[in-house]
Amino acid sequence: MTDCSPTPISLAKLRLACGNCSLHELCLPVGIGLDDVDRLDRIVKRRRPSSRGDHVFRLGDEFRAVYAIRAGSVKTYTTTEGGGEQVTGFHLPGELIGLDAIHTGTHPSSAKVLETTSLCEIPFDHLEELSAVIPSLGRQLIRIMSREIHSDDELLTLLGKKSAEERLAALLISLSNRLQQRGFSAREFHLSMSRNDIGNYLGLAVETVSRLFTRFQQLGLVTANNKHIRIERLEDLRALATGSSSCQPRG
Amino acid sequence: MTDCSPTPISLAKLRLACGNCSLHELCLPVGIGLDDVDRLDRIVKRRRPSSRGDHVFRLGDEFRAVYAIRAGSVKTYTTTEGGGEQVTGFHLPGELIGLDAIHTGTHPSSAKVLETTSLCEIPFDHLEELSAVIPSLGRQLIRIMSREIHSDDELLTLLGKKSAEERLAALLISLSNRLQQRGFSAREFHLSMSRNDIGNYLGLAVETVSRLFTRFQQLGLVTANNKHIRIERLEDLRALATGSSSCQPRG
DNA sequence: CGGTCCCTTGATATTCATCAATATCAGTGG
DNA sequence: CCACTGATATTGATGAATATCAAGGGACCG
Repeated sequence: MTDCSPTPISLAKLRLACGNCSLHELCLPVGIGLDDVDRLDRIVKRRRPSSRGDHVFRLGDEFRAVYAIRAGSVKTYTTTEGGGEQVTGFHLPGELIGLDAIHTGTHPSSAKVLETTSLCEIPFDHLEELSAVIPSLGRQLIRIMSREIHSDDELLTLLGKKSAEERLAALLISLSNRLQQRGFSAREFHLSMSRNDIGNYLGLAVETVSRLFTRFQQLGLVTANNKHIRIERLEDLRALATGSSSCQPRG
Repeated sequence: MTDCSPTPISLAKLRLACGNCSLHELCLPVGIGLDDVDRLDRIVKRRRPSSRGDHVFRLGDEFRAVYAIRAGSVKTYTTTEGGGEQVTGFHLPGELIGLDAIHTGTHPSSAKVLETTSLCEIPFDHLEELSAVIPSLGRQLIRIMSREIHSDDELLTLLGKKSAEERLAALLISLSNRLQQRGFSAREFHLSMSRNDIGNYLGLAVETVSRLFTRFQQLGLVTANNKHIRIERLEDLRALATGSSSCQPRG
């Protein structure tokens, strides 16, 4: 019941897992044929849920597979010379992690599970073979990587140009958007990462993050109960995130 | 002589351009066959040199091609709501730009030439077709994009965690490494970008960049004559860049 | 040679990090 | 169920790093 091999469950059921997966359109090419879905299905290993603190992979690990998140959340981070950590991303269902390892064959970052999380493991050699046979699969992979590059560039702007307030607002808006896109509430959600992780990711001290949450509450922008977040004034928060607001306590 | 169409020159000569290009191993899969090089050659459009200030593409432009830099340098940047600019990268010969546009079909950033620069234009639809026929080409593209994602993540660490000194040192070291890899001097080179661009890229004010150059000179780390840079103590600069030094004026 | 842009330098202001103390939370075992 | 423990969060006081403001000096271009 609790062994570590890919959960076998019912083969017939699994066989259609990708086709039925709610993340379907997030990770599959739009026009992919049914038998192609089946072929993809066969190379994907569904792993039993990981729990908070587990590593999906670690810096230095040999690159064998990319991972799709089915449920839960993951943080990726690198370790700097001094032993310091830099969080490079928070990843939600439907997202692919491990893409940065392709070019060297070794993971240049680590991935840690933030809450109970289900992952699909996609062995990369199989994915490459399959991409050669199903061109739209390769194209989709390239598209996903392109999006990744673009969103990293946006993050650069965030860290390079924005104030602490704008950064936190931007993170909350990003999470809100991504959750909504996946069918969750845009206004109310659970922050699976610690304040420390948030600060690290945004390039801020923990204390600053904490003060910001307090200030946002005073301004009536959000209600934050520990990890539970409720966005009260979504548009104002969005305005703050894009820098087009001066953050007044309601005009 | 100075029309805008792809320079025709000698067809026979061009036909082998990719094979002879000094950037060969940077943009071609290692094990690619001769006739495959030929096929790639045929889809690549060599454009006549662009001059400083020219745009390769602009934010909002329809995505048609990616561009390889043969000689010269390019900066990429996005424009924020407030009209502000965020420089997202400086690109040297052998690098590919425009990859962030693939997933939407519209360029989310602009690319501006920093000095007289030769570009190869690679129409993306042709590249996709060719990748379906030459699997190693598609794989190489994916590898290049993977590297891009990884280097963006490193930049995130730079902006999130490092001091002003460390940032500038890291930029100089990065340029030095990349130039050396391309056969140029690692210790002496021309900064084609303005102080403004550097500050923008590093998330610093121009004045700070200027002061840093002064300080680096006082410390004997570099000699900077306007745009001409000479690295005097490469290892010390590298140590500073990785944060493993306290920047003493020579111990 | 004049104009404009870019760079440098100095003085001051601001933001955010750091230090320190307390408070809260999530487990753990009694 | 409660007390205990370590991790995590909040809050306040202080300081350092860097932005901003202001002015002068070069470099490049017509």
